[in-house]
Amino acid sequence: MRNRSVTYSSEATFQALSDPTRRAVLDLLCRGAQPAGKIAASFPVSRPAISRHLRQLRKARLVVEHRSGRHRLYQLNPAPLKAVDSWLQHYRRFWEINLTNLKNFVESEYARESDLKK
Amino acid sequence: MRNRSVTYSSEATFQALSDPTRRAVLDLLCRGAQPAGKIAASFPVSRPAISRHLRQLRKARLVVEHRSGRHRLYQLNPAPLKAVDSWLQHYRRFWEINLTNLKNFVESEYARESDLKK
DNA sequence: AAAATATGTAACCGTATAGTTACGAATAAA
DNA sequence: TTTATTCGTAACTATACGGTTACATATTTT
Repeated sequence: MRNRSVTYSSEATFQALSDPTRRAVLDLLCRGAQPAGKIAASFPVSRPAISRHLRQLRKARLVVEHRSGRHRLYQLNPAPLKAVDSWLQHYRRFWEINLTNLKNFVESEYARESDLKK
Repeated sequence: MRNRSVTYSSEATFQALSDPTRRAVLDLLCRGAQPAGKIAASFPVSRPAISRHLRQLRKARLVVEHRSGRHRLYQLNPAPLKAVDSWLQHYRRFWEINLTNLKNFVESEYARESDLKK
């Protein structure tokens, strides 16, 4: 078998993750592969809506589809999340050092909700 | 000074991160705080467009604004990224184990570009 | 006080997105 | 071979989003 290497666009990944329903689908698939209908039944939106979310997750390769008869099992593919992880890696060094510096500011009166809503 | 604890909505964070320009702004601010105008000058879009991106980043608390005269310095606040990190943490255990399982499938003929574009 | 500078906001436009209902295609069951 | 079942797609609607230009506001400089 060809061992083709696959690259994942973090652009597509971030875009797919921007929707809370899609993130919830991924969270659900952590517990194991599920057919499309069962996934849809877990959410308050219609089945076609979930079907389209699954299509976007497929495009981002965050899930893979296994067809079996009239069922289509969706399985989590965590690989593209590595792109997000490596983007995040860039920021980890700031967490501890900047948290100390910004702690006073961010938690101060200057960071009130009222200032952020505008 | 009051030591108020601040919680970050991963919803707002993911939403803010969904745009490539906003992610690029954060990347830029890794090199240090910058005034709005200088940030805008780094991008091919108009200054008002960047101004609105900055507003969204402010809402998500991914940046903090320090006013100084007629300048407004924007500084990275990496704290909300911890919410993304902890969401990601949930998936890290799947990386190694599932990569082995899915490697053959994802890299096989079944994962052609043509199947994903539809 | 007037002019220049730095920046946010308003109004508008085009496109993307998420949702719905109706329908079509494929497979399994009767 | 009908009939169910499972699932995706088409068409449509409403809203969100990113971009632009024009304008308002605040502060510094002259």
